[in-house]
Amino acid sequence: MRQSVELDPVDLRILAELQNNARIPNKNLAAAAGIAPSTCLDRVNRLRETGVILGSGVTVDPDTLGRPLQALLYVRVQPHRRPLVDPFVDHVLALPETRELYHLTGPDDFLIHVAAESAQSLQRLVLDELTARDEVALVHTNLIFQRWQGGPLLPPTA
Amino acid sequence: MRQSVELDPVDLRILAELQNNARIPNKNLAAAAGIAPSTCLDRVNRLRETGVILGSGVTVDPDTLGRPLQALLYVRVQPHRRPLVDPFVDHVLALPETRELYHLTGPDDFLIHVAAESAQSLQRLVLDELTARDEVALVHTNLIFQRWQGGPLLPPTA
DNA sequence: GATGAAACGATCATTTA
DNA sequence: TAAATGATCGTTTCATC
Repeated sequence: MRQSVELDPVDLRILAELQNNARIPNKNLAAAAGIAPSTCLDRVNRLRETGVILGSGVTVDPDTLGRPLQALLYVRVQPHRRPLVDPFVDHVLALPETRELYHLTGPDDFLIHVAAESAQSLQRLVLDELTARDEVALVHTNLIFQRWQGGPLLPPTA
Repeated sequence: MRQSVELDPVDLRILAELQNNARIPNKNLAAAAGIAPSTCLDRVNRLRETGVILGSGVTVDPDTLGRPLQALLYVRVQPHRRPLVDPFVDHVLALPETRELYHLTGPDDFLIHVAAESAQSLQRLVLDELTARDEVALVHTNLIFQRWQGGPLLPPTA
């Protein structure tokens, strides 16, 4: 894992802003951070190069895309060994419904956040893509009423 | 909930691209989608106005920000009534560690994805911010080994 | 939906603190 | 070493077809 990087208050303002709006013009971002545009550009490039900023993307609404049913699938993989785990991860990530995948502590636990078209397509996903696999010992399904995103991620105030 | 929106293959290519890279120049996006830049700009604006695109943001690395310990907290809130649930949600979303919050089916379940500085700060979070509250009946903690993001979200192929 | 021109922002060499 | 300036270059954007 990477070392912590030294970030001053200007970097933090840039990060806080960009986490909420990746498409803000550099000029406006500079104004928000209180520095000149050229300096701001340097800062953002440096944050990318040092790995603080991993990437960017837009968020799409699963409902408007015809995937109104979101769920968390709690999966037990057995035996919990790399030759079985790695292909399982690849398989899950290749599913179009998959939003996020977590590998958790505990002897054998994965959590999958999925966005499905309907209860029927969720059932198909569980039966045909998960429990049909030999290494999948158990799938527990929780539907999602609502999901919220946290605010911008900032370093702990030391 | 919002109706499904009609999206043609050009829209889908735009969405697939933007989900991986919100900062792509409109000119390049247009080339990737096979349309003129002005048309592409119209499309993207329409996707925003119709609510298909909810927002944008950069992803930051929790490790480099000094938050190397991620966990999922499974929380039972009792009694599970709005006068207690709404302030609980507000409280969780105001925590700097919170990345995501899910309200799930089941009588009383929330799941919180957090990024903490250390085991000690995670302990403090659980004890002081969660179990210290009257409505929090139970907190179960799972550490996260690894987390993956799914690919671009696209409509089910009808 | 494309074209082409005007306006604006991004970018970089240079200068300054 | 880090930031600002200012000119150039590119993209965005809009009227028009």
